[in-house]
Amino acid sequence: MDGSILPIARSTLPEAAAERLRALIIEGALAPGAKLNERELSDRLGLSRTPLREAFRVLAGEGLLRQLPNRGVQVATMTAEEVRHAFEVMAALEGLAGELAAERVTAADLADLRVLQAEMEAAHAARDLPAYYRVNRAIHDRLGAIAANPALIHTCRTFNARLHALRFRSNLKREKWDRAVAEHRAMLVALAARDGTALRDLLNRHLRAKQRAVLDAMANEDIANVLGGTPS
Amino acid sequence: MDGSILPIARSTLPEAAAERLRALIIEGALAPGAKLNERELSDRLGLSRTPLREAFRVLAGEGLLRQLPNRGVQVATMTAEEVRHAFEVMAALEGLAGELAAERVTAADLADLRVLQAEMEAAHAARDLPAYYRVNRAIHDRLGAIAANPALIHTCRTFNARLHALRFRSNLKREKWDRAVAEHRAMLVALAARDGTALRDLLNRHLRAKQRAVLDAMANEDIANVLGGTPS
DNA sequence: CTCTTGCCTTTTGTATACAATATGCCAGAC
DNA sequence: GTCTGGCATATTGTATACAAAAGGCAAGAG
Repeated sequence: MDGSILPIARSTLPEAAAERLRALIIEGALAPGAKLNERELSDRLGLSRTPLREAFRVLAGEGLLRQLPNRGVQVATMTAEEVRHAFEVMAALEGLAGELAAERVTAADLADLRVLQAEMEAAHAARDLPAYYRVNRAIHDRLGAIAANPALIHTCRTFNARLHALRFRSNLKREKWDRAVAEHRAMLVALAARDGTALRDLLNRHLRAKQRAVLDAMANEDIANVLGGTPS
Repeated sequence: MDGSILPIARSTLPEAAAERLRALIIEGALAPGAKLNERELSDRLGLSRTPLREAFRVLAGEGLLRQLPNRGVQVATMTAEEVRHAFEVMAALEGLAGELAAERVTAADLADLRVLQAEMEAAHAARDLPAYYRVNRAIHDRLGAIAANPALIHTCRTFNARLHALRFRSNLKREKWDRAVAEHRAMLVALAARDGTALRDLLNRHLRAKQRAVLDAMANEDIANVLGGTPS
């Protein structure tokens, strides 16, 4: 038998629909607060309402949609309070990821992370924000992979999706950006030293800083439009 | 207007079915690994397959069911590894709960917790394990309530449900029980002192101890039957 | 006797039809 | 002019019907 033979990826319509809608929500094509019409959406996706409704349940479970009985579903909105709460949890989870990663990290992992760190510094120097966010995400993903805890990774991913759906990444103050890059540098040092506690604390503070940045942005109404704020 | 007027709880069949099945799984009436027949279950629950399938999606999202394309759903099983991972996350989350609770705890909260602690000591002294677990859960729930972070509470609850579905609570070694009660006592002291860091560390260690107890029980095959182990 | 292969049954996946609820509009009363 | 009530429409909730896939069994080949 050939070991390379693995089960072909069979996907059902609800899964495919959920994946598609998830992407649309995260990238902002479906804005927070938007109401989704079952019939219209099922027509556009080329499936019937039944599998679409199952996809709705999946995404509601992930916090990306909100289902109102007899009144349909809408893309979830988050208040500043909810964002604060989500970041508190994310900080604890990423802290745990750092702790676990410090126990398991290999020389190869460190080498890879140093490459990513260099890319981050380059993106920072070039003031290339999209590249920075891409590398930043790659680094955090890699840390999760090193931590090797699927439950942790899944939970992190879910919270991240909800936050990314807010699209708050539009702007980043120079000073905060500098600090974030410096924090990443310190994290790499702690990881190389296998100092789990230090890494956890660094990640905690790193996420709390991101939390403050996002909340400030929200307070400045840079993204007030996505908060589902219905002016009274 | 009367401030006490709040929207009446209207529940749809998928929600009701999910709630019912969740309870059945957690209390063990539906054993891990059990295959659920849609037609039979929908008949027994008195609804059609459509809302039942939506309930399945909800519970699969919570990790209580596993859906196999074209092969139906089964009550989720957890390997020892998965249990270990779940407890690692729970430890971080409960640690966060402690940290947040220390910032917000009031004198009234402390008084209530001291009552619960006394009940716990009584259950411990009487060797009343069910009562102990009940009070233990009440204390942790109360801590979550004080922490006042719905996202945290929800995530904790979901992980707890998955773990409780394993029904590993059957036995508890005397020594570990004694230690757990002592840990709770220490936690109350840290909380009264508003020492968030100490409380976080205590909860972390408390959960890690529970993790070891459960993993030991699993290794001793006390609950091997629920692990979905199909003897080869 | 064992393994394969094809058919039949069962079960799941999807679409559609029907029921119930909500939404919007218009007429009428005050 | 504003508010209320009721009807028409649109949309969601549920059940059922149909399609497709999986599982089991028996017949036949080796």
